[in-house]
Amino acid sequence: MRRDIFQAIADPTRRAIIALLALQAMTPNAIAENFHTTRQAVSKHLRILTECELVKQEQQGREIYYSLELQKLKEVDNWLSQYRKLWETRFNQLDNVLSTIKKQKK
Amino acid sequence: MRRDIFQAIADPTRRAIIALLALQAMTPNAIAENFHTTRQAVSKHLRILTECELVKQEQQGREIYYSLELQKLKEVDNWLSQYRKLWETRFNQLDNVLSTIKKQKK
DNA sequence: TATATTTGCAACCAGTTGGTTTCATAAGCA
DNA sequence: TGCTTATGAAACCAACTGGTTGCAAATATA
Repeated sequence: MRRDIFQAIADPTRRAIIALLALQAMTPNAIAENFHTTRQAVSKHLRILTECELVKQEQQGREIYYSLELQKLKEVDNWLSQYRKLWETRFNQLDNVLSTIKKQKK
Repeated sequence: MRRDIFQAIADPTRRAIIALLALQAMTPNAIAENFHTTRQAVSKHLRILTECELVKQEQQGREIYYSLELQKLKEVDNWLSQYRKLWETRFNQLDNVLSTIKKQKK
């Protein structure tokens, strides 16, 4: 099963869960109260987030507190960083690249 | 049809296409040569990338050059930035948050 | 003009996704 | 010891995804 962080953050509900957990650790029930879906659906999202290690569990009696593994988000940041350099320097130079190709063809 | 940038970058093939286009503008045929899929499959990916404005087309005769809209990647960067602050400062303080909750329950 | 090339689009298909309902398990509580 | 609560897992389902093949349109080339 393909389970990487990019797929995990692709879903808007999961991004919302991430936003909630960034504030504080929460139980599945507490999280579900913030959405218009069933608790079970949230549970499935939490499973996906856990599988790619974006979230970790901490059992406490019969409750399970989920918290965000912020470090994991760095993976996205690392991927982005290769392009960040480009958009900081190149910005509108892509048109130049295209022009160059056009000239080469002539 | 849901078509946002997070969904666009979720697919590994599309991320690879993005990486290629970051180097230079390319035609669908040229892009497809780098993958083990048909040109049509690449064409569908390009359609998705175009729809969420991560990529732009430039017709040139019967060829179409696709190039990367780097600025669009900033949207991911913006989303990340709210968490970047946290992982820079909080790092391992999530355990503290959890401890606090535990104490409150007692 | 006839032919080849480049491309997008439609139709189809198997696998995945996100949701639901139902159920089992384990922990707290009367 | 029952009853309630919190949770995960399984079965099912409609919609979406990523892939394919086949085709039509437009441009280049002989």
